[in-house]
Amino acid sequence: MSKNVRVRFAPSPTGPLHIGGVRTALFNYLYAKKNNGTFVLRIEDTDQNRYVPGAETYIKESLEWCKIPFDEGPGKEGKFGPYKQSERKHLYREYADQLILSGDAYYAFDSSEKLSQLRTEAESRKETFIYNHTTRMNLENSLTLSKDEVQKRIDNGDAYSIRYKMPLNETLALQDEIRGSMKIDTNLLDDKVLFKSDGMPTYHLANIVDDHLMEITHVIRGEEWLPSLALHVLLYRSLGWESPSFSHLPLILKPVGKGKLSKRDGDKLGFPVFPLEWTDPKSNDISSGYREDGYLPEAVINMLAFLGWNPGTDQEIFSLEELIQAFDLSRVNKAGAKFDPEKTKWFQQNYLQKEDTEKLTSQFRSLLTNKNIESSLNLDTIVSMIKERATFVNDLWDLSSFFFIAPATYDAKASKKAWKEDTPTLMKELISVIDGIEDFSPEVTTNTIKSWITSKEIGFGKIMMPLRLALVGSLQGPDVYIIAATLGKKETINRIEKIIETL
RNA sequence: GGUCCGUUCGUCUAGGGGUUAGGACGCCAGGUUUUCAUCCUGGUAACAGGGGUUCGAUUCCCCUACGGACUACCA
Repeated sequence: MSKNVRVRFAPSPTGPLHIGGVRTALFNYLYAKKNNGTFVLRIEDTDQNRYVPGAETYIKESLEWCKIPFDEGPGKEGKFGPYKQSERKHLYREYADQLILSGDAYYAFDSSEKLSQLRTEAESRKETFIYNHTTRMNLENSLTLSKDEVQKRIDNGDAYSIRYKMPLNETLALQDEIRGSMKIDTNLLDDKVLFKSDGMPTYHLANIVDDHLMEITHVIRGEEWLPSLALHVLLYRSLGWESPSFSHLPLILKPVGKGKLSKRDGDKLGFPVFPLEWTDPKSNDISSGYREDGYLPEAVINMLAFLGWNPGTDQEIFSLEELIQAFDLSRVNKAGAKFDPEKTKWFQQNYLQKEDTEKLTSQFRSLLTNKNIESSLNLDTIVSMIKERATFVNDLWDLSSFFFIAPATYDAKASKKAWKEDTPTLMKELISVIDGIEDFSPEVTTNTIKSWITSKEIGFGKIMMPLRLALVGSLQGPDVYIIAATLGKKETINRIEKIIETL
């Protein structure tokens, strides 16, 4: 019987979830949904020193905003809970003990100070200190100390950690769904700490124990974990458990320069690296987020999906449902991907264009309220007029502010181009033409002005450009007749009179 | 330094022993819009280098270079 697919996203609550983390969560989600599986969120908070208040809530809110909800996790308890490692603390010790009993692990009494001193010394000799078969017999641990001495120290309350005893002379053939197989020589690996002297397990132990207990079938995580794969596989073997399948996702790199995308890059280069805005509880520094910058979650998800994965077709715009259908681990790339803020905007623009005009209008309405703008103008008309020019909801204001606030100044370059010596005379004539229009609808207004210009036998530009300048303040924006009709006869005339006065 | 992973247009990528090496973003040009943006059409631009294997290599193998990750009682 084939097991149900169960995957997990296991972030550490040490700060805001970075966009690379969101992508890892997304790929886990897509894989789970594609295979009718379960997507688990597990909070890996075994390091009390690095715990940041608010980070866990941030993680959950981020997944929610992205519309990739977890099926089981903190607050959504299933039969494998609890889902926070700090609440599972009592579970880990017995497995560490089991490994000691089987000889796969040992007690180590060396202090952190002693070890860091050994490291510094080795470094000064241009060597690297490794706690493994080359050094362990010279250190203070249950391999070198007598049984009685070990027991005495433990009873005495001496601080100790538990280390994995890396086997000797083995070449491990490791399997990765994305990268294929690789060979690792165990002699080069170190005796990693499994259980810390503070009574908490390290990531390595807790991760393996929880993945096993939670019946995780597929581990999909970032490439930074690849070097730990050998240890993890060995741990499954030593504990007598079946190991899940592993997939290591390529890293997300900086858009310019070298290295992986970091928290700082966002502020430096002017784009968010976080899904939601984050205020650092200690420094109060604010990091921008995609949500607050006006991005739609669908756009962010679509963009993220294409960082390291592609469907093998020319289609680039994918709904979440389409992503689920198309997703396949075998089409995930091996090489790291540079993050491209421009392409992200392109996705955003695509998704904004798909939004209902109605929905945008209501968002636009609250945007106006925030700006204390009251208007009797038809907002539906305005939004449908400017929608196609917008990338963000906030653009709607920049694209339409002239409807609500008459231009106070006129763009210098545009004025030079549009405003000539005979323009004031023509504009005065235009006022009387406009004043004579009974039905100030877009159609009638357009036709009346057009035929007037034709009858005068002058270029359209001589009228249209100054008129646009009068109404908008620059040579931009939608159809000038429709702008005039939307503003109404009175306001249109007012604005023409004003520009004659000003220029 | 050591270990591991990687390398196709500027960027994301498709492809894969014989292709005019395809698409998208960006950029440039033209068209539409009597403005601007959108939109449409076109253009620019890539197999890191060197050795093999082969009739033939960008594709397979090796080396080099470059990039990255890891190298904590952090995850």
